[in-house]
Amino acid sequence: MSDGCVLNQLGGVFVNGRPLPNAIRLRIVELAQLGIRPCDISRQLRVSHGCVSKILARYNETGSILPGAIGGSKPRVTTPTVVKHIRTYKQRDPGIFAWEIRDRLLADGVCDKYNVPSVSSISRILRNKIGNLSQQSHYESYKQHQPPPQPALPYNHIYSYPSPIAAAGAKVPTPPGVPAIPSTMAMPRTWPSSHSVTDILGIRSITDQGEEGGPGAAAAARQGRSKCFSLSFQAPNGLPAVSSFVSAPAMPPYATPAQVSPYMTYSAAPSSYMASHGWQHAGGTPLSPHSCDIPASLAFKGMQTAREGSHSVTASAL
DNA sequence: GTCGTGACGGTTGAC
DNA sequence: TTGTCAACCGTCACG
Repeated sequence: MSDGCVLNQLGGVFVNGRPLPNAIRLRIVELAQLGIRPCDISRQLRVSHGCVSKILARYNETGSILPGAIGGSKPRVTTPTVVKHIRTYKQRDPGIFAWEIRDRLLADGVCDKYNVPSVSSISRILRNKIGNLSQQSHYESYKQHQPPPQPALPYNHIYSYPSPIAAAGAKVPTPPGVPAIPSTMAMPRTWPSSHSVTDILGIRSITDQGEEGGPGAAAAARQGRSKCFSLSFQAPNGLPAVSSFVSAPAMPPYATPAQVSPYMTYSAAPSSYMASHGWQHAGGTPLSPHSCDIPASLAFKGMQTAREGSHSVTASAL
């Protein structure tokens, strides 16, 4: 298939390198919650058991059915603020070692353990940017013509996992009876995902524009990605019934012909969940692919899983 | 038969 | 504008 669609051994259609549609991911979790074994889910949805395993494991671990952020780069840890602090330390104590600077950056709260520059990075900064302290006056002069420096926020403040939930949690009004979701608890990732901006913008667009959809929604749809599923909330008492859905009708995840994504081809998948007239819920409730219905409990179950977003989590993020 | 896991080839997006 | 890099993806095969 020229669009990257491939058949797996079970006859299911997938797009290599791209996440399964959220509808399938959701279905996997739903079936699992109904007590269906992963191997049966795998066969039923024609998704590899490895994938089912991954999605369920991720759901159990993070409470989210959403795929991780694809692409992008690690954030630079040597922000101007960090460099400024390093410079300060070096000026105060020219004999200071890089590892001492590193410790001080941590101690002073300039960085945290996740974004503190490596000793070699600090050495490089010292060598390349601060090595010639005679340039200091020039630097200061230069700075005076620059916009005010960014506040010395911990990097995680900026780059805490930019989950749609996080963005939405801060933006979306909390439904009655549903506790607000602290954005810092949204996802186990300290990382700036490549989605960070688009996620947030997409969500803002969605939420700002109510149920009318909009550029953000369309953009998300064009990207064929899962940002539209950010409109989810944790129920007060753990997992609500599977059938409780939060509808985000503004999102046309596989929508307009002009925005056909490879996932459109999933309509041909044996599960037929994306059949043109909607995905038939196991209980007979049609889940329109155009409505992006998603159980609140499944879109994001366990805020209790908030954790120090370590890289190991990301690495195991399945 | 079931499940967890690593390798693999692919896509994506920041730099 | 293009290339690189490092994330992520799902599948497959193995134990």
